[in-house]
Amino acid sequence: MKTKPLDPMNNISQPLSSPAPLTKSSGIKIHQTDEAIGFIPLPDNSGKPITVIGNDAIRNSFDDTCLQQIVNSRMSPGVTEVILNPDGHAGYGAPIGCVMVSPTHIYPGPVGVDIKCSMSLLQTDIPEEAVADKSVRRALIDAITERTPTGAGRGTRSVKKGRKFTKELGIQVVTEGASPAVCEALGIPVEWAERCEDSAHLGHDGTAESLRKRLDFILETKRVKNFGDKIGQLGSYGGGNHFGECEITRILDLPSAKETAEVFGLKDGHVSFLSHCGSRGFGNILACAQFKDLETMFNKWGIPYPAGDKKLVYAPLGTPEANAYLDDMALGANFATVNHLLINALVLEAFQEVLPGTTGKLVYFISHNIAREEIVEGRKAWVHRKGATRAVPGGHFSLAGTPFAETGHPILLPGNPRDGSVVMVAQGGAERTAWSVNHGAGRQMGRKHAAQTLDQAAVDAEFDSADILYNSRKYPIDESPDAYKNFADVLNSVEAAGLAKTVAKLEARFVIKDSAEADD
DNA sequence: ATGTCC
Repeated sequence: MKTKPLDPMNNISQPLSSPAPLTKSSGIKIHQTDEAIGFIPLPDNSGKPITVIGNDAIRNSFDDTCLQQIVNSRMSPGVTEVILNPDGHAGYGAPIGCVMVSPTHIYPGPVGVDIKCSMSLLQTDIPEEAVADKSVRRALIDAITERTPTGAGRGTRSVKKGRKFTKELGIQVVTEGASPAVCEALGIPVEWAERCEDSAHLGHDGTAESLRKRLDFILETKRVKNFGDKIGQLGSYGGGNHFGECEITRILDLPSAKETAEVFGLKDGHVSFLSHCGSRGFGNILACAQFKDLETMFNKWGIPYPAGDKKLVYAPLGTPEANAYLDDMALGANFATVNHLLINALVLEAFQEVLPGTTGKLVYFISHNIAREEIVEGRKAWVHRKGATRAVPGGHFSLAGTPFAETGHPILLPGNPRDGSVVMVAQGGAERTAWSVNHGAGRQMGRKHAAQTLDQAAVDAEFDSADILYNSRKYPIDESPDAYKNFADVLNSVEAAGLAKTVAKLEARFVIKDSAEADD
């Protein structure tokens, strides 16, 4: 296996920054070129510098591990471009909050272990007054958690309204994604499929047949044990930072925002519901097995890991290993897609139980942990977004034929319940970031550190005074707003860099999130 | 993130 040298033609000239570059203790320097755009030159100046999005506060938020990881990612074989987003922080091999572009190689690490972890937004026709009462919101929390549970290992509970999670349906789900047949079987409105960044993923050769063959292998070799149990997790959130959140949509009072919001299907002053989750146990098993497979191959072939880090294993495109990874990623991605759409269908049912007559439409479903084949600077390449969101503006050829051809697609960015979340739309400046933005606020504290330093009573009191309810007895302390970066700094960076602009703000009214403490 | 493990 040959590795491709870094392409010197990608060495675009960057203006030298006038202020002294920010130098971290690792010796990695971030040169500032604009208010919110900077770059890290390669150690040997042999290729396109790393693009860093962030204002002063954000640039200071990147820890040394994160910066070393972005340099390692950039220097890895076949990589032509990487971007560090303002929500970037240390992850598994590559930072969470980065984009990695390669025309020749596929990397499992810069996709992540939660294949196609994504955001989705459901817009209802319920006016905000209807959920002003705490008891209504409590009833909604109960109705939703009854249908879409949280927690590791948890699957969809009792209320399935005639849905049958058979093995045959499971096979269809992971090989077809949100096909009309799958939507029909699971009670998902078929028209929601066109509100997906990708409603279905095909195999490495562009067919569903290769996925069926790969799935046969996966089931026969028991790579995924208890497939039925995994399929039973469809329609569930899982744990960690995954959540469901009831919001009030606030469209910005600007003519352009209002026009875009209309196309997106947002309703000002009405209840919406934001969800964050991925491919659950199914995707996790496939992703983890890929790391093992590739590690074995690297050892067998005697190839060094990029930067000595086995979490940066890769496969050159066209090899059986790359094909296997692409197929596994597609299978996991199809699971995540149907999982999100089913969650939205179940959430809508829950609303209809508590507030009869409620209608709701999917605004969008978009991933932040996936590799997609796109055109970057005129060249076909795999764009790995790890904790990063595609950001394509109106008029771009890739949106032709979608409802968002003229406006650009919705970008769903979770901030935190206290400071809100946003719906954005891409701007032309996103061409500088391989059509990408961040995926949220980004952690600034590790979970342990957050648990040790943050005050549980203060966190709960803050939610109480803001009248934001949650499903558990205590808000998970390691998920509290202060465990994350300042969302205003993150958004200011995105807007100042010209990547995207805000269309609407989402104000949290209640949160559904796994809590080991208060799980029932 | 996770058929969850510090």
